Amino acid sequence: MATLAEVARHAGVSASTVSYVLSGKRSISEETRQRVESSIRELGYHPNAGARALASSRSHIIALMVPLRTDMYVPVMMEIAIAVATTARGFGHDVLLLTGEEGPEAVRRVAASGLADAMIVMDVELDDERVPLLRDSARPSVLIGLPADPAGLTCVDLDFTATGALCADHLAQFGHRDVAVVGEAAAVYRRHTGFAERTLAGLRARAKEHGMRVIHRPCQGSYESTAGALARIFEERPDTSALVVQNEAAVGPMLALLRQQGRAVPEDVSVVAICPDQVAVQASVQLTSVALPAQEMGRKAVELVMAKIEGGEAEPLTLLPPQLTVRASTGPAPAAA
Amino acid sequence: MATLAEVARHAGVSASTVSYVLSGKRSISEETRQRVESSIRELGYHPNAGARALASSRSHIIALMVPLRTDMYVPVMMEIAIAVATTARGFGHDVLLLTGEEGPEAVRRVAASGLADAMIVMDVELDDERVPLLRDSARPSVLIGLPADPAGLTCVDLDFTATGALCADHLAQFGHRDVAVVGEAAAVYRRHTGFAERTLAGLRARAKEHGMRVIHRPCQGSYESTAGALARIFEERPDTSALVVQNEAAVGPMLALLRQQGRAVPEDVSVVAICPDQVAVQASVQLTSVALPAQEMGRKAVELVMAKIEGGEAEPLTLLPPQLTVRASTGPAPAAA
DNA sequence: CTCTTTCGTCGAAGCGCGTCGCTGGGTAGA
DNA sequence: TCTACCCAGCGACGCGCTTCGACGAAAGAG
Repeated sequence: MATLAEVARHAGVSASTVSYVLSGKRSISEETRQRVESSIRELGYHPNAGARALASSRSHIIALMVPLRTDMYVPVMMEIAIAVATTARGFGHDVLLLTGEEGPEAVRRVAASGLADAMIVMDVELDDERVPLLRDSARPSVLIGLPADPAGLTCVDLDFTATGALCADHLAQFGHRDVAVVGEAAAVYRRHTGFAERTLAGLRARAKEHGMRVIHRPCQGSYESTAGALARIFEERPDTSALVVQNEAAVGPMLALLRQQGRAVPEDVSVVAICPDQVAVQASVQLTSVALPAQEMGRKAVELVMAKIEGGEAEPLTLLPPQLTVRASTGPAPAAA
Repeated sequence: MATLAEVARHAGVSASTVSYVLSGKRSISEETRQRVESSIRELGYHPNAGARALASSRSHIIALMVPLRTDMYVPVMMEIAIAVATTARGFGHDVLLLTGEEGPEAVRRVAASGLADAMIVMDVELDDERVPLLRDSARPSVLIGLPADPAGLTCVDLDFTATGALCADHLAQFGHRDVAVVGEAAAVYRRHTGFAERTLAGLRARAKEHGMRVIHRPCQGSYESTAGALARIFEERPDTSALVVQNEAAVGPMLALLRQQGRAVPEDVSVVAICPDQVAVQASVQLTSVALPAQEMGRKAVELVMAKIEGGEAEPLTLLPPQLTVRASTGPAPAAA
């Protein structure tokens, strides 16, 4: 492996000059810059990460903490993770993958060892153990998701309250009066993950304004549990004419069940999904949906964390506005029986 | 941040002694070890990652390269990635997340900068650009997947040939004569990703021995494309009594379509899936399936890579034996029409 | 009782890079 | 012509850790 010193010798300059060529922190004559750069290419030089980290106390690494559980929709996680990695590379940084398993200890370890310059934490719960640590840590961090008390933190999330409201608006427009929400697994609510509750709150508030009734049933996402949730919904509210699904795994089973029960979509029942576009368009009926802007969340999180690394202040709360795409699964409410 | 030197002063020993306590590379009296360890705890000392990497030329980081594309089943990737991260932590290592986007350049960069001690590469294609680089690199690497020429490499994969054969055996046992494979997206075959072709080959060879006929249709995984694949299958071979599905996304749509067409599973058509257990049990019919041992692959890859880091030699080719779990989707072939 | 080992510890020399302060030569202003 | 200044480049130091050789003390061998 070539070193800085070897490049310097090869180019006939001192080591510090090569360093300044690389960092651009002092002016260098065009001529020597050229010479140094061609030496770098010729020797295939790559700066040693450890040495650079030691000398500059910057590792150019961002830690990304993903949840270990898999009861949430994984592709969204993955999409965010990939967007984070890609964006970070654009800033000259790499991404360290931490699983939730280590929990708060990982936060301490990474912060204290200088392994990473900053952290991005996904799947934040309303009352998350890691939050106080992050708040007190000297290292910058960005949360994807919203804890109960976001004071002193930087958070990025989809505006789920607005998402709920948007669904309500769309359905009200079509004259629906009885709406049912097929939600995430009960465990998600029990953990008080913020997004599920906020969606529901936004939907309920706006539905009230529109004079719509709302009921809500959690759902594991399996065929069985989806069948159960649907059965209970139509039992309790036979006039239900619209479903809002916030559970990607339940989408397929639900459509299959409705078809089986002879309920046509959207003639008898309208369906709005909160899910990635890919799921919406691959379903048996093209679904009207509000997308989870996974890529944008990942990208935004990195931009914020980079701003904080550079010493700038970052907007404490970034709520991405939801966008509803109308497809084939929503239409006018059927005339009341 | 406390440093080694501060710990040493606090414990009344030299820095090197503290270092040896940490690494265990020289004998230390029980008494001083105690003293040093309590100083470490008291000061909340964590070794500086950069300094350690520089001095020892070992970063304690393993790079994991995941594919950028999302036309493969993502949860499996994620499960492997998480297994890798978890296992690596058990070895005192962290995981750096690289996306396929950078391609071969990432391999060079990581190897030359000493950012990582080793690499694990997922989603290897039969003729992969990264393979020659890895083969020539001084740093250890392990592939998950099997390239055309695995000479000089260390590879881990499910034994897909045996998987295909296992499916054939199972179906032959039930007297099926006409088998159809619903495969991955055509793009997967075009890229010559090894696993899809090997499954097919294993299935075909064993089917021949059993006197079964096999046809194969690729499938994007959407409802539409699944419908198309099924239609063509039953058009060409109306007597098809068994389906082998190697495409997780197609499982749901396929079962829905069969139901719609009045083909009962398993009375009219038997179905064997090659997919994670979770998908198999969450489907509307509990599927007989061969699981992708994602966790085991991730774990094994780390174990191999660690052995190579420690200087040992690693088994060049680890093929994990497939396991078929019989559930409710396979049964005797219907009497021929 | 001396000579060699072994054990536990120390000091110092780096690992490869970033950064500070300095210098020599050129330019501009007076 | 002299001072004032800026530009390019250099040398030295230090970041925090690992590791090697050395050394004193205790223990065993002759």
